Amino acid sequence: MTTASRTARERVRAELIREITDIARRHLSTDGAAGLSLRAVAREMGMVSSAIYRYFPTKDDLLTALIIDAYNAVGAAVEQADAGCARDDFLGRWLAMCQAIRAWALAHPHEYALIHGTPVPGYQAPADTVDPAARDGIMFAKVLSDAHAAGAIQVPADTPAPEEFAGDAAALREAIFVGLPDEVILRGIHAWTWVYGSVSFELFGMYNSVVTAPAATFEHGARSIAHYLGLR
Amino acid sequence: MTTASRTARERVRAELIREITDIARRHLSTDGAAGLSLRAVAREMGMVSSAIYRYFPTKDDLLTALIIDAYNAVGAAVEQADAGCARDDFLGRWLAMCQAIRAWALAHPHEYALIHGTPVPGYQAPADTVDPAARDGIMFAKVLSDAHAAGAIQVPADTPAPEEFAGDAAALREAIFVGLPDEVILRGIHAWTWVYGSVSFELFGMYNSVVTAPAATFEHGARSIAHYLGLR
DNA sequence: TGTACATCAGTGAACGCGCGTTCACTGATGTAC
DNA sequence: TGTACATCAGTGAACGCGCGTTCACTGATGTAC
Repeated sequence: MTTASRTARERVRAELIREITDIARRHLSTDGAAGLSLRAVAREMGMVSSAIYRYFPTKDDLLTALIIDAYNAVGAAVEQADAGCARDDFLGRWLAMCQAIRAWALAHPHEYALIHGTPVPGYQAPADTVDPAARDGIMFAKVLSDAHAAGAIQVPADTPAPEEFAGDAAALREAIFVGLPDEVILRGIHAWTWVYGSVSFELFGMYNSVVTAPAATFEHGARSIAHYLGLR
Repeated sequence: MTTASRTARERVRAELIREITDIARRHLSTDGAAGLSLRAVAREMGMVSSAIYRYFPTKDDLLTALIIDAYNAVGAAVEQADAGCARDDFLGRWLAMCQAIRAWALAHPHEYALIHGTPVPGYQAPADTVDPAARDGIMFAKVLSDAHAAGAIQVPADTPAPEEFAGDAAALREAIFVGLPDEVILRGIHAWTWVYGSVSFELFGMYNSVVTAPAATFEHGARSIAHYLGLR
């Protein structure tokens, strides 16, 4: 009984938290992160503004919740895309991940902006955003590691990795880019950078009156960058 | 006399406009674009808030002025970097342009965010931002065109350009990517995307606790991407 | 060179708005014996 | 099973703040004859 009733209350509470973040997410899309307002969210909840403070002690905490959700959503999308491919189809896994990121971003442009756009001035991301933020990258590194272990990466030799990168490379090899040579780790970072750069260009309007076929352009990029990575 | 006195007044006016935009630019760096406030600028000018309206009829007009200035600053930096290289050193010109963009962005992070970060919600860029926004890209396309004309580009054949891109390619070839095959134009766009993606990653904190040697990483990227472009 | 007039820059008060956050409070819901 | 108490959710008023923009105005600066 004790446990049951406590969970009853907590269930309502969790439901309300979900409702608040959902509304906040919607507001994000019309007013951007800087225009997110606790009062506006409360109004839409049919609550008085001070009631929100039962659930989020401060505006930044609500923002943090949205950020974590967004990171987890991309992370989950990437993991799911990867899981849908044959384990030894490394190119396929890479392409699927790229498409998943772009698709998620197009479907949730303002959440995407929240995590890949201009940082909100004055906002300091707390420690619990770190793990969710790393999910997609970890998955990507795994594909490269798997491919290399299977001998499916032909390490490019045209541009040697600089010495200054050796420390970062060692740390990354320890953590996620298991067994990969510096040169591939570096290219992995550049490839990763390209993916998000490309999605940001498309979403933030840099393609306007330049690229009218963004899907085909993106896919060509993902394929040619796979080649750049040495993925065969 | 008529002309002289008119220019005297206009000179003061131009000076004040410059002062206002300078202050606004500084405020940008502490509060971001969304936090830019006409009243705060006026306060720092030692003016009453309504006086600003003599110079900028609306807040968005001030924002537009800042955006145009920022585009022109990157454009000028890129042009200057290019001009400092031997005409037939195509790789050198490409690298110099990349470095110029990164250097400018690091020196002016908030102006960079203004033109390459999340679009300000509700702000519609007017027509006179278009030309300044294109300056850097035009210069980049020129390097590729020059290189191709000189036979210094070995067109990569591993990833054929998709049919859907043919229209965009034709328009771009007409305008700025003179004489280049579809495949090189596409790669040009991807390379360009990588440059800004990389700078944004570094500036917006994506490299935190991943890359500690951003300069070397960036240069390696620029070099290896030049190879990806077929630039020799 | 001097005077009448027009233009422009800047003032000060006001309108109407929304914001984050605090605080003392009322009821309802759960807990312990 | 019933009662006294503690916890929690939500209220309503308030504090103190800043914002963009308008408007009637005062002086100063330029213009035309």
